[in-house]
Amino acid sequence: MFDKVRVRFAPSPTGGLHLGGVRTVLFNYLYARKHGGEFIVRIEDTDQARLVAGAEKYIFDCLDWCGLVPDESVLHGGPYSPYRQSERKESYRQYAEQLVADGNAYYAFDTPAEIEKMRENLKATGSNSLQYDHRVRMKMNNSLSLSPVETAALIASGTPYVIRIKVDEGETIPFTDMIRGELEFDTNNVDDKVLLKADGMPTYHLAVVVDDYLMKISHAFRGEEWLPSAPIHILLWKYLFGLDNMPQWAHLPLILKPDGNGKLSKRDGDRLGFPVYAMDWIDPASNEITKGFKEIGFLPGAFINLLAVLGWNDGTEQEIFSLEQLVDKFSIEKVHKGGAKFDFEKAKWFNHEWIKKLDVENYHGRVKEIFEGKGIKNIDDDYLHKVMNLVKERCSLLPDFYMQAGFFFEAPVSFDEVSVKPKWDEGKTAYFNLLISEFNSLKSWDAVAMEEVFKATAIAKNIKAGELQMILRIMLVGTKMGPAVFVIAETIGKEETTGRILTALERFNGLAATSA
RNA sequence: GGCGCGUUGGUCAAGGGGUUAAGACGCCUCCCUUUCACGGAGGAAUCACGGGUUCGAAUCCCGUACGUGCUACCA
Repeated sequence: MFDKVRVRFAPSPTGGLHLGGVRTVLFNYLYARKHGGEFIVRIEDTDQARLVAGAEKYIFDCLDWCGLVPDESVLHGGPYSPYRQSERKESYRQYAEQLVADGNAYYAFDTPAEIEKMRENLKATGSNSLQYDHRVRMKMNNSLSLSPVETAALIASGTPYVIRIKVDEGETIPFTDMIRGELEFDTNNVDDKVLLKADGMPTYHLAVVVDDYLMKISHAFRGEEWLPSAPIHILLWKYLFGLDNMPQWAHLPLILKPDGNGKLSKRDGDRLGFPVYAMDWIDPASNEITKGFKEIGFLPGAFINLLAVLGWNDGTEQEIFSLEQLVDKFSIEKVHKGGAKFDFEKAKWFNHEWIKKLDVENYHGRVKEIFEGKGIKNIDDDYLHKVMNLVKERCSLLPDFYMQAGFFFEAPVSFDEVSVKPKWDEGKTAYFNLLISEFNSLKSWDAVAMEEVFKATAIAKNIKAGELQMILRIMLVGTKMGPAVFVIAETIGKEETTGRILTALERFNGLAATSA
């Protein structure tokens, strides 16, 4: 009944795009690509009160960064425009009215206060259900309890009303979820949800069904939090367009807080010290920044990768997947049913693997920006490139490059004197002075030649080479870290090397005096 | 409270009647390196509980517990 696979992601631009959201897009995208179908992004902006300026653009920026480019959207165009629900407002009313005409929905005039009162009454009777449903609807103010004349008069007088779906009692609604299998719901527990709000906007329930139908969506993937309202959607499909035209459903598991207690939320990021949004989100009202994976130093491939395997795996031991591989291997049936706690340590491991795996060319620019941000100017691209290759295997996050390679650009300002002190004496001073002159007379400035001279000089002075190597490292780097010492020396050059040794020598000579 | 969904090491997970119950992250030990990392070799740690069904249950069934979601004119 569907000529092709068409899936949609339908974000609400209320600010930020969290991990769960990105994973939903990802799975939508993967399914579409895998089956040669289309990926549509439609904006759900029917809740005017919660819309935030800039949030829509932000969502597309995130998708762009992740490489999940839609085939159709507000930005990319397409045959089913508009892709913004607020701009489709009028078409929803027509379907709502049709539902009323067919006896599957009704006008309801109850004020919020009246509904509140109904709930109070229900509570007083000890009822388990506080819902507006078949149990109470005949006692309320609606076109079912009122006569047609009264109803018409109310509408004519401009009384605000909503349209509610009429859910019959005692029915069982079965449906198949691609992840969970056969499910059924009892309509006795389903309430008469509002379909069209008093302001004429549809609620999500009406809007998804209508839009999915109009946009010929074949597969609908969304978070598990929507499972309880699935019966409403199925009823709507049955009443409006026929179950044969209904897309196949898949309800994705939730991403949970690492320490238990619920869905991962925006606030958990600050609390636990890691981002929960794809990219930095700046609230336009408060200017408050919520950190993003991009800005904290993640590579998009790693970000997508870690999200994909949170709740899904292909049954093999493979953990590192490129987007292309994911498209190839993804299968919705292998998605887990249970929610997964997010583990930031593992997330960093993925990024680490991606940094190692990718050629530095892929993130050279971002690292350069980080160095510039630290005040290092006039960076030579080839030099940075070389240095990045030297240290990439020890970086998990992009800013780690500064910590791991800053000394290639700036001489150390402090030295690990605690490590040097026990080893320091007059003999060392003599050795390093000799070493400088040996280095100066070196014909070729390369690591191998340097190491030879270094060792020969050590033998000449009768000092253990290993001990000296550690000291030389601290002289050049400041601490006990980094790649092979002679490679560092070769990279920073002869002038810089001898200069740093000289500087350190002055410092360490004082060390010997105080220790004596 | 009602209803839904779920539950394999601390975390992500494979496994769907017979397995020594994979693998990864993290943690620990050792090797490599007189640095940090990478890499390599090991280690500790798991089928929520109780009943069934069965020769045999992590796997199937029931119950309980726990977790989680929904219960708005929010999505």
